Amino acid sequence: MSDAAPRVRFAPSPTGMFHVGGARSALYNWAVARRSGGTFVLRVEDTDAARNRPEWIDGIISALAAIGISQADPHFEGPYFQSANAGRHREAALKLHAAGRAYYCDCTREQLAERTGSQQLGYDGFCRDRGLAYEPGRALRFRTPDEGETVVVDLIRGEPAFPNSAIEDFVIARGDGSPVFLLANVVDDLDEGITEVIRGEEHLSNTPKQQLLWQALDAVPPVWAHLPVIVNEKRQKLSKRRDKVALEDYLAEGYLPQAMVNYLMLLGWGPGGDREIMPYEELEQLFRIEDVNGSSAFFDLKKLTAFNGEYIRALPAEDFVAECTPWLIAPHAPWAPESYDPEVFAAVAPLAQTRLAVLSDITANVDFLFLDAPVDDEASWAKAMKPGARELLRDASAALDVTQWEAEPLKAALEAVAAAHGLKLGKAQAPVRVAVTGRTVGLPLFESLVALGRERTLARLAAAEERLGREAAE
RNA sequence: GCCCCCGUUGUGUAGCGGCCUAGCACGCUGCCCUCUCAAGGCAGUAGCGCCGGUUCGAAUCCGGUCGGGGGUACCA
Repeated sequence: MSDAAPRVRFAPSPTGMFHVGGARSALYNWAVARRSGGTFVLRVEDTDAARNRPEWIDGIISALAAIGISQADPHFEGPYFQSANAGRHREAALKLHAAGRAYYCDCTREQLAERTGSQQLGYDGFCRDRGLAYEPGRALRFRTPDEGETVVVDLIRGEPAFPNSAIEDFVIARGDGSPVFLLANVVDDLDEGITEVIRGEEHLSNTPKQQLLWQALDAVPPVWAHLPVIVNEKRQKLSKRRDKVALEDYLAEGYLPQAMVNYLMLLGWGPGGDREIMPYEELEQLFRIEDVNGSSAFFDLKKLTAFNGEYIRALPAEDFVAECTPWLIAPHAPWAPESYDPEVFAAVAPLAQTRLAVLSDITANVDFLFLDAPVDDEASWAKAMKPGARELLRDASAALDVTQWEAEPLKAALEAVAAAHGLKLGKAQAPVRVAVTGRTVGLPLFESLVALGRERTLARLAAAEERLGREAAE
């Protein structure tokens, strides 16, 4: 198995978004392939032609590339398309029929329910020995053994044994002759020489059926590894409907791919050694599929975000600027394109770097520099503009106006004003901050003023003072 | 209903019969630093689901129990 170079595969079905669970699964497959000099094959299960769109394929490939799984890597093979292998699927179905391992069935759901008196029970084998020939509308069912059990070798779950009596004669080809997932998946794995199937736990109960198919097709089944499901706070499998699961959404919000990869690798597995933050290359070396946990893992956004903060802070200054740039220009930026000044941003970027959890937060930190007027946030205004603020602003304008326009002198000047008002700098800076930036929290104030410039600073101070005067008059 | 999987602090994990008075990380709380907020430093918080075995010794092995989850389609 894993001693000879393994061939693993990642087989998503195109849906228009890339599920984070799929991302983790791809990552684990990738790590197994690369660590042991094996091959990662990408197969797109595009059988459901009705709801397929070509651009979704590109979505899968670029999402994979984003998390470091690149087509250019020698360990990468594919993509293969399930739809292109339809002939082989059909061939396998016919072969199984010819060998007596499968039979046609014309039972309807209603007839079945009537016979078994239940909707719950599986197929009762009614058509097993009727020797029906194919006719449109007749499904092909696989004849499962009545006795014994099917044991599956699973790298992370041991050897679960499934009683054959509990495995119904399942459908392998529909009434129109088209093969069903269970069969197509097996035939593709077989044709692609897959030796290890690493996939989500939701497939565990399909496994005995698929293994039976491998054997019926005279092939030796792969080794399996069923990963724990990723769950939400209610401990249910992450679902597209309820939860935020699209990798693209996280990336678009400013989660760094490296942080995402690091976090995802840790969902169900730990490298030991009391460290968690480390580059993918190291994780890959430490990773062993056998060490993955069997229990479901909660997708903890807080921890992901903490990791992201770590990665942001670890960025070299110029990379940080580059990573932020998309949020500072159209279409994300809330200001006019001509208002943005990369040099001004570069000057304050280091101050912002320790303050971001996600890249998209950058806009709120620097918008005061590029907007014509500071954002108008009522809560901030109310909080900072307490009685006395107007006088303080007036004195601050005067004091600041005559000082040298650098952080230290500005600070000293405001400190003096604060003292005159019987306030500590911490209190006195609040109205100034809100007057100038619109917010109660933000980058260090005096460096912000320097970046904004004397003229605009004084104008905003005056504007705030005036507004206070107006409000007092009402 | 039936089949299968899982069970270490709130969360993710380390642990593979003694090194465990259970480690790390996130979270949370407090303190320090401090022009706000972060970052950083320090301290604290809380756990082996339960019951029985096996053993000189169990978080680690076995059985049971309870709890959680997944599957049970002519979907993938």
